[in-house]
Amino acid sequence: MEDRLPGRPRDPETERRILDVALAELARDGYSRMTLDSVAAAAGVSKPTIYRRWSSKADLATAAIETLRLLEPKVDHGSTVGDLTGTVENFIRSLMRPNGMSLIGTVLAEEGHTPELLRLFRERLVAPRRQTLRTILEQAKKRGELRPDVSLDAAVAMLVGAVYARYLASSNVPPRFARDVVEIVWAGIRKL
Amino acid sequence: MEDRLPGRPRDPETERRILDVALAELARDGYSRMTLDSVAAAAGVSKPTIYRRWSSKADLATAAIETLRLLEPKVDHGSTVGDLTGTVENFIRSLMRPNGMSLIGTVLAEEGHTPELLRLFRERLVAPRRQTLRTILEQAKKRGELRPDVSLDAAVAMLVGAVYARYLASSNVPPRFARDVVEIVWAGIRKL
DNA sequence: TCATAATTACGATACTGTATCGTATCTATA
DNA sequence: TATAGATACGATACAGTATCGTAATTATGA
Repeated sequence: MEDRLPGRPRDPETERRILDVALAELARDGYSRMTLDSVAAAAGVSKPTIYRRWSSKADLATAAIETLRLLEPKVDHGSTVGDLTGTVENFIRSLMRPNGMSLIGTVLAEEGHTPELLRLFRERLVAPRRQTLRTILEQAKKRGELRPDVSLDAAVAMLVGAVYARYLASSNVPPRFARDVVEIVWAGIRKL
Repeated sequence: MEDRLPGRPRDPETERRILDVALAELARDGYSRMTLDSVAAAAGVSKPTIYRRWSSKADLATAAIETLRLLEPKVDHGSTVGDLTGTVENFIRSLMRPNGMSLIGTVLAEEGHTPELLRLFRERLVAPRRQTLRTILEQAKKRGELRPDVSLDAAVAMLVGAVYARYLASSNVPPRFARDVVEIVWAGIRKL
């Protein structure tokens, strides 16, 4: 039952390599500086090899973003504060990886020209991270640890956003930052 | 005491127009998509007129960012919570202006190639806004309204950053968002 | 006083060199 | 023998410069 198509088959490794390189260059240089010549060279293929798989530069870039998954160690410290702190610390680590913030910058900058990038970035990275935090908070709420009227949406945005804002202020987020943030949020939402 | 140089003087309007157009295109298209041909056309000048004033595209872009000043209505509601809420609401309004977030994106995306953009952006926009919030909090602290051990740095980052994070999640920040955020922060930092 | 020279800004245009997207054409391989 | 892949190419866009004629202003000399 070999339903093998005629002709030379594609190397399945090639696709992965191209996508990996494309994502790295997208993060390092931004969308418009990323060139297909450079992606091809770094992946060890030629441009037509890329174009046979993706129809355009934008198509390749979105495919590269699509490969992103939030893949972080599961956090479970047994306490709400511990889980929140661990999650924010994971987040800080991922942002501090080389060009972690530049990738966010480029999808934001391209919102007007290639909105698909931002859409996929939200779907693959932003939403899962928010969900992680939200789940922690919802379970705490179920256990009656929280004031019933607080906005979990705002709390999640604060936990994540504080890191963005801190980076935008100086690119160097101090080690105790996660704890400081969670300390304030927790004091702000917990039942007295 | 006219130390006017001989020759035709530069039209002071021209410089303004070029910078205004450059800033708009920078926000709309990002740094690498912004072209001097297009800036020249939109400003009604020729390219040499631009190059007579700035030595390069990067020079023009940084000059355009340099013109940015945080120029927001002075907030004074007579209460710490009111002042914080008003400041965050101002911030939301300025981010929601067309391409407000794209400009942030482009300076972040260009950090690796044109770091001057991010440096100036921090100096002219980020730092003043943080200072506004910090001053509000420091005065509250002086009046004994705050717990003495809270990190004002974290509190400021949360107030500003929540808006970034919320935008990154959906581009639509709900109207009551500022109040929700301030409510949690305030409950988290105030003296009980 | 006033015509004119000197000087600088400016618009228009063309040009150079380079970068880059996407493709046409050829070769290698299953 | 159909398809993968590589080389080379066309087309285009853009940064930055050079040139030419003109406008605006100051300096100068009769």
